Amino acid sequence: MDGLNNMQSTACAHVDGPLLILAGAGSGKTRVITHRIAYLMEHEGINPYHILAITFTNKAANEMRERVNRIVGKGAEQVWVSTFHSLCVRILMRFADRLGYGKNFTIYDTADQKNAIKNILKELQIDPKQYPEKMFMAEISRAKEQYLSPDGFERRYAADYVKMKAAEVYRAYVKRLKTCNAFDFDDLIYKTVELFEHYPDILEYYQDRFRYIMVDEYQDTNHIQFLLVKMLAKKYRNLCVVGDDDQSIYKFRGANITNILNFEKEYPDAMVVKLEQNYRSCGNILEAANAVICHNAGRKDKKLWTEKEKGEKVSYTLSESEYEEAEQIASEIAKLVRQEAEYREIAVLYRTHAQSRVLEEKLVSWNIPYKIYSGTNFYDRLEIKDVMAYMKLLYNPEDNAALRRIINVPKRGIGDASIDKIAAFANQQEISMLAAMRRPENIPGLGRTAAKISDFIQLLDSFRKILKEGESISFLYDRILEDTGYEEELINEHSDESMTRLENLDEFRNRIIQFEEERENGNLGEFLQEIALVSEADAINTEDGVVSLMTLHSAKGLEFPYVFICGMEDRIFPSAQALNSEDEDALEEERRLCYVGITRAMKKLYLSSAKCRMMHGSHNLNPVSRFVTEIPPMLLSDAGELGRMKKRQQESMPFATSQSYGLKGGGYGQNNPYKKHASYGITPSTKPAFGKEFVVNREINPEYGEGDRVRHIKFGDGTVTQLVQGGRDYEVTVNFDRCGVKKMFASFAKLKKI
DNA sequence: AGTCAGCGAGTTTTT
DNA sequence: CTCGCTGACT
Repeated sequence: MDGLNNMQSTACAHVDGPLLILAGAGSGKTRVITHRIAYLMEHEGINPYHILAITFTNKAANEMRERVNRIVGKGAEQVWVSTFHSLCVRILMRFADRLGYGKNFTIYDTADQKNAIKNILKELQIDPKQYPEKMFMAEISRAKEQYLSPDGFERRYAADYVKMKAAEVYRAYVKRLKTCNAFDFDDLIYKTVELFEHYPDILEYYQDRFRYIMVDEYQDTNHIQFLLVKMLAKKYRNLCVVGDDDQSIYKFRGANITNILNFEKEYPDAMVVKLEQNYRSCGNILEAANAVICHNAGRKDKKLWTEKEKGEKVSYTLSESEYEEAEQIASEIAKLVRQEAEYREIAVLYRTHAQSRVLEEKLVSWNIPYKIYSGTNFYDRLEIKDVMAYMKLLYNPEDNAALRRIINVPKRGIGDASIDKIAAFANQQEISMLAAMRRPENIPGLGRTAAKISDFIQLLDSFRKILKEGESISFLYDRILEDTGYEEELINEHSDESMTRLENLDEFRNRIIQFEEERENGNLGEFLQEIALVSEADAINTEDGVVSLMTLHSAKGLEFPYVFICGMEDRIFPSAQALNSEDEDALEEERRLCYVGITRAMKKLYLSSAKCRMMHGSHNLNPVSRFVTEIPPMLLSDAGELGRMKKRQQESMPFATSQSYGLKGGGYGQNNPYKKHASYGITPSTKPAFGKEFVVNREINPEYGEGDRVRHIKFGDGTVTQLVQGGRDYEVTVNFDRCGVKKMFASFAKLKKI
């Protein structure tokens, strides 16, 4: 097969029976899947109609779709490429009635879920202080992931008081969603499995349809997804799963790594193909990745290799603070762009979003264009959700969450008290709130609000009329913005915030129009369902000519020539909770995350730590990440730094201390007041008085000047040719006897006058 | 209804 | 520190 290596071809050519492809990072996984689809069609004459490829994210699905289209040619559009959730939505849109739901169901996002739970807690008189909503949300989600109904849940945890409370809430929650004709994200899969279980004919229909099934990122599947796949594949057993146990980083949201580890137990006749040749990273980067990941126990045995050259060593930098770290990263980026790179080839990765702030600050001051991929979605914005709620309510009048959201937005004098009355009445009559509001005179105690409710109903009916007349979604959207007074309210506000909101609404309008253009006969339902299932992460693109900033998690599946991973400190990465956790695997999951991060880099990898970092308002001294020390020193570019680090690690103490901090080049670690709590779990919360010293230290001029002879730990001796004050630091240019001219920052270069 | 002080909490995230 | 939520007050 052209352009594929041996293992890749083997995987593609396996047609019948279960197949497990263990695809290491950068081993051409998507390539194999798409080529296999082509092979099935072209060599085996399999009807593309019978092929299903499942991914996790829309981004992955779109990418695969595109590549299938490109490689396969004729019939490609018939291959079903989809995420788990959109596959289930499509099935449910067809058969939801069998489960007693309307086909015009709504999809509840996490915020809707939370509100539903909140209301339930109120009704069941459960104190959210004692039992927070979050806890119930997690329990319910976990139950659904395990395919446990409220009954099943109750049976399993009968002895546990808190779980029984959860069961009670779970039961009420399920009932509530049903009356709202809504599915939450977990339901989409849960209910599909339920549908298949209760209606073998429907299952068989889909089994016959999907005779060849491929699942990408199989290590991220949870139990119910496993069940779904198992059911679908049961008849023909042509199941091909692709994944990498080393890249399983979503345990915290239910991913079950044993799905992939035990695939061969589930399917004893499975063929296993390992893809170990990496086409992405240079040798040194790959070796660093291997060195880190091999500290994990219980992995599938494999080791990535490459034919690429070793490339540069992995750069490691230890800074005094997160500011200095960010400064150093910014200056390095500036240097890279000056020399060889484009902004879009560069990514800065971190463990938590909170770390992005300082980076942002420094990038701004260096005038470096960047984009932060924050976790918040475009469609999560208040104003978007408001308008969407109108649309959702029109589509599904039983959607009480949508109704509650907009019943008084903009203000129309229907307050919380009235809403509670409506809800109580609707509950009691077992009708939707909207239905109850059609006869407000029947609802006790409403008084003058009844008239306002009627006005509101009239407004909604005018929208319904628009919809009935077959007007476009964008037309409806405009009417909603105008007739409700929503837009006017924002315009009159004249604040920065309201301007941003208006801009967002405009952007939303663009997206509606885009949908209309792409899907000529797309209706409101399809639009809403599509919106419910997309996220901003799908929009990560490296075309924009800017540096990308994102968490290590969001970087999965991406690659960049230049990758910076910052905050390489114990208690940051690996996170404090992973270090404290009883669960051994918590640390291993962090290590997998590190592996994912490292393997994003193609040409050059930069790791950095800060000795001291502000966390939750206090200074924290954290040891250098164990992951850094797991990388053999010979792969790292700053051997001197590493030597000191290793030594300190052996002494098992954090790096800097308040007293010795930076006063002289190498004197960290003496008189360490934290020595006695060097073990985990104790974070020094009393801050050492070192903010000042930091500033003082940074203002001290270098001991050398232009023309002086200096010695560098790695480059040897040289002559200072230039010394320029730049911002907080000096940029020093040295002509080294052995390796020529280097430009560096005085505080990092650690030059000694000789 | 709207604002503001005071309190508490504070990974990772898709769908 | 900083955000978000609650609750009290206007």
